[in-house]
Amino acid sequence: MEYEDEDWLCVDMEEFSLATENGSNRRQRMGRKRNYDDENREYKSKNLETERRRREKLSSRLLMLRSLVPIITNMNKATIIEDAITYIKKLQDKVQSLSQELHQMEATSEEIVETKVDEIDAAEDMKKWGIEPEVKVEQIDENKLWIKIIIEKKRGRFRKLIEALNNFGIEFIDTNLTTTKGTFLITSCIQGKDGDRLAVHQTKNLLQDIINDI
Amino acid sequence: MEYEDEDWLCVDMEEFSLATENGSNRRQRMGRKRNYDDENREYKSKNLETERRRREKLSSRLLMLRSLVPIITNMNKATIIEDAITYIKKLQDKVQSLSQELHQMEATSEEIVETKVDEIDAAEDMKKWGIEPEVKVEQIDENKLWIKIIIEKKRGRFRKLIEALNNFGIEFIDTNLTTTKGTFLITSCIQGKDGDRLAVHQTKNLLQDIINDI
DNA sequence: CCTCACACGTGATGC
DNA sequence: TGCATCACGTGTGAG
Repeated sequence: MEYEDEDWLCVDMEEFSLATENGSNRRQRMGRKRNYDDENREYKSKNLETERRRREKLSSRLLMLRSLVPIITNMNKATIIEDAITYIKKLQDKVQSLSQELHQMEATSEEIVETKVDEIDAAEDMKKWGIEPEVKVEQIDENKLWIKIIIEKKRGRFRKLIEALNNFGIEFIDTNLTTTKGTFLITSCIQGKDGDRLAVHQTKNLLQDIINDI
Repeated sequence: MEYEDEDWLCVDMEEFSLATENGSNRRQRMGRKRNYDDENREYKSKNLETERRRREKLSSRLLMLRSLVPIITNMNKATIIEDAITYIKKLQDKVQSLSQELHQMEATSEEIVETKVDEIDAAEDMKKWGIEPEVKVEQIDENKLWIKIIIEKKRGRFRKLIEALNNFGIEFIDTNLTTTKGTFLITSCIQGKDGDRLAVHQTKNLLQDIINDI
């Protein structure tokens, strides 16, 4: 493409020098050189319409482009593209920073419940300390249950537990989470979101199912 | 604008018929018609250079635009802009979905530490139960400190605390978080990420500064 | 009056 | 060969 341009420029220069040498009759020269017959007195130029469409198309694209770019410094064809360029750069930056922020957020979100403990060590730690997984559910009053969960520490496991119970319409109250020795120790009150009563053994089964899944 | 086009066409046709009448010397005619002096046999057109720059500028902008767009279907001027348009749309979509995802993430992330407690009640709860804010820091060994923090429960406050300390190169170990009676009770060990030693009173000041900010 | 930006028609060129 | 694209020079209107 570039060399094509170069060729173009060269051709042009050549033509230009020719023109300057030949003075005012260069056009005739060019015209006579080929293309249309000398005797034809009607108008010529075969690709007039085609070229017109091309220009029209290009202009419309340019307008579409302009309509997409929020900040516009000028109506110039060149500045339209320029603004588009800066806008694209801005968008790219934004995408990058956003995704970065999101990853960072994911990381910290998981750090909260894990505090950066290597999860490979977790199982070993549990063994070493002789800690067994445990799920306990007791009734507090007619609406609330008290639960105690000891599980192996895994990435995001606490968050997943909360989310899963949320999906079953159960919310946590006065939650206590301790992370130590490769485990999560969770104690909390829970209750149904809409005041639903929670059955003890059903809740326990639900908890165990969830824990097995996460 | 359109009528300008029309005018152009008219003028052009007029010129054209003239040209056809005069045959090969139409260009001279046009030249003579006005604009540049009749006797000047050198080339005319004052804004030739200017126009050339304009074109050059536009082309360069177009190339710059093209270099920014990753997917290119064609080298065409029109398709360059077209690709840029689709790319911009794609970027905009991506930004939107990303920010949306991020907000959603923030929401769930805050649910974790809050378990959906209304924060307006938090301050009242603290008062009612006579609980005072507290920050305590003690040395465990040469690398680790033990901290205890009691603060009013606020949306995302625990996450912000973790993040802030992370920024100061401090990480949490064996963290315990209890949410009850409108407060967060946080107890945890902390240590410097690179094995840096942490001074007790400096850490305490840092903690208090952070808590005041969040 | 002059500068700037534009649309136009046109020859040349690649496929 | 025709078809599509291009750069070019130019006239013209707006500021």
